[in-house]
Amino acid sequence: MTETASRPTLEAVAERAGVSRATVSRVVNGGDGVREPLVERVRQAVEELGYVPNQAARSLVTKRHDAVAVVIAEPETRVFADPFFALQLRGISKELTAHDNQLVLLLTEGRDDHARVARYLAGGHVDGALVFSLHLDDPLPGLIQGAGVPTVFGGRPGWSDGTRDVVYVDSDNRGGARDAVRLLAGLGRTRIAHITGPLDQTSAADRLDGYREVMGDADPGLVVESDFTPGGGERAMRALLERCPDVDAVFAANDLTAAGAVRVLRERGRRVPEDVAVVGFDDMMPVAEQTDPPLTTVRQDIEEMGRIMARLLLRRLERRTADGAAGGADGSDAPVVLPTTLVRRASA
Amino acid sequence: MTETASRPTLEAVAERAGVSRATVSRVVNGGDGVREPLVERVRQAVEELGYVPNQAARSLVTKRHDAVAVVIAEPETRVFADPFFALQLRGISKELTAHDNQLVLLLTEGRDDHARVARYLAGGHVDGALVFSLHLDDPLPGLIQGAGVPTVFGGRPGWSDGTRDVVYVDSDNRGGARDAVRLLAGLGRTRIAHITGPLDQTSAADRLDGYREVMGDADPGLVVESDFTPGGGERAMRALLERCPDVDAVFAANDLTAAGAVRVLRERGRRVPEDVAVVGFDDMMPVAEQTDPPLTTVRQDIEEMGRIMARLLLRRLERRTADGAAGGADGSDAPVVLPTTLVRRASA
DNA sequence: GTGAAAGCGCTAACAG
DNA sequence: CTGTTAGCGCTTTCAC
Repeated sequence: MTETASRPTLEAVAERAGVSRATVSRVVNGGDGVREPLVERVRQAVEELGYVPNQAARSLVTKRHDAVAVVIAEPETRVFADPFFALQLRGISKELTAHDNQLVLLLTEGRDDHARVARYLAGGHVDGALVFSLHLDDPLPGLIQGAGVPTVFGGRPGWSDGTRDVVYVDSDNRGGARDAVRLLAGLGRTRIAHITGPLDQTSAADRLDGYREVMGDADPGLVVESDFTPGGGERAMRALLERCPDVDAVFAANDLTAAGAVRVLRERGRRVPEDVAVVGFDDMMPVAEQTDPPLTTVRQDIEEMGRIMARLLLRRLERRTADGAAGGADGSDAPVVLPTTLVRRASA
Repeated sequence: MTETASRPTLEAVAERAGVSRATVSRVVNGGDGVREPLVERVRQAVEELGYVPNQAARSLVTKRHDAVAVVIAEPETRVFADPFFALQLRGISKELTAHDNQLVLLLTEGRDDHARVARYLAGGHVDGALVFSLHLDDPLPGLIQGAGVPTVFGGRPGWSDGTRDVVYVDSDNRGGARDAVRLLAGLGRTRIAHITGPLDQTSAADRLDGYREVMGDADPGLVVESDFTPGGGERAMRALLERCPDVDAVFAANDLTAAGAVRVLRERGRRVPEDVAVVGFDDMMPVAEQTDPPLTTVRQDIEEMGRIMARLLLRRLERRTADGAAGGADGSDAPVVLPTTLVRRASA
């Protein structure tokens, strides 16, 4: 049973429908300018033969792929431990498939992979790229920009030189942090500490900036650097308690960290929020609601971020096609910063 | 600045190297049967021009894509909340890129997407598929098998009819469960409860089976159905405590659930493991080590599962290519069940 | 060993 | 409106 019977081609459909290849092509691609009866005949032939266009052949002539790469750099994969990227991927996937684009996932593990990714992107396999790389020293973004592929970044890239006009989508980390700290201050707290994330990531750095904006020249001992993990949150909280036993509020850089901090606080007999109020960041569903007490936190809509990233890229690609391949980052491309919202629960 | 300067083609390289397109092609594809000096000349030209082969053109003739789809069905995406898929994806990605294959991620959100995915797979965009669908009633696997694309499943598919010869990679859920329960029994526990996962997933069902194998005709009241979440674990534990206050051990279907159970236990003043011993499943790093006390659990190597899935598929594709497109699931394709290992920590 | 030539399946002018 | 005609960039016989 040599069932391989290679897929039917345009030619086959044309023959069966008694028309030319060109007509079939037109129908398959929307059917504009083809008279109804013919359209119908072709549709039927397509149906009967189970015709599916060969993407490779199509790409070869159109130079489009209807595919977008999502690049997640190694240091981030770790972060898979929280649902952050999964949610973002979902948002991206939804938007992409809504526009008939495929998602090609590129995970990198260190330097060697950088070259591979750059080559792949430069190789014109995909129409554009969505890149997550939020570390100050990451060479990947540079390589990718070099590859000349339209790109949108997830999160503000951490380049020292702010001159390049990159398009990115980010949450208003700074503003969210300000809101959190202001809430705490408004509650009458005066010794407000901050447990940061890894400061080589812009999100963490921006949250720290927000904290500082509100706190002014407060005791620097109130700031402890941590790493976005629950374990890190615990360690940081212990250090904090040691250093500033009079701390009466904590703004943690994310919910995971906040959860760790709360655990230590209760272990040490401090009541939350009576003795120490705690605010987190993210509003990750399983975490923020599961802690005891449930976390007051700064919500960012991760899935929406993903969706917007995809939308931005797709729009750019569209424009590029229309413009006759000019389409660099013209005026209408600008970073998008999504607002955050404070979600009040029981911890502050 | 019309910087578009379309990528250099084989032709361009050939001209620059002073050879024919065919020769360049040979060199680019391994360079067998081309004399050293020429190889060198071509390599140089490639380098200078920054030539990267056009995959679409290549696929058009070879009918290979060096791309594999990973399909994750809706009900699973939820599970993104634990790092399970992320790890699996990593394993897959590593293996795939090691063999120069791309990973095309297909996330589905309900029925409509099924058709889309089936069409995509049938459309011959990828050489094979890796599919995660572990629910009893999921129609997707059937559709995919219908599409005629070589496929390897992640986890034992939950079909009632076991007749189809599917290839899948799974952990030894049943064996792991047996080990867990035997450990508990060996500790002298007699009232060993089981908090299950969602029983429409084969992993959960298999773990329950393992539990029952060891427990024989124990009190059925000791089994509580749950959902793999911490919150579910808490609810289940409360119900259990109500129903069987004399429970002295719990085997939870995963670590998240175990963590929830432990929390409730301590809340109710039962010491772990003295009063109630607890064993989890998965050995998810952030969870199992963070709980207090750290969880004794059944480890499965998720990343390795992913890697093996990819390896299996790749091997099959290779064989298929060699065989001249025959390569159905011949004898050498069989499900792979990976062993689990008991990790002893403090909770039992 | 190396080159010439034929196409893979499709789209995009261009005629008619 | 519809058909005809060129290729897109690459691999692959088949001669040389």
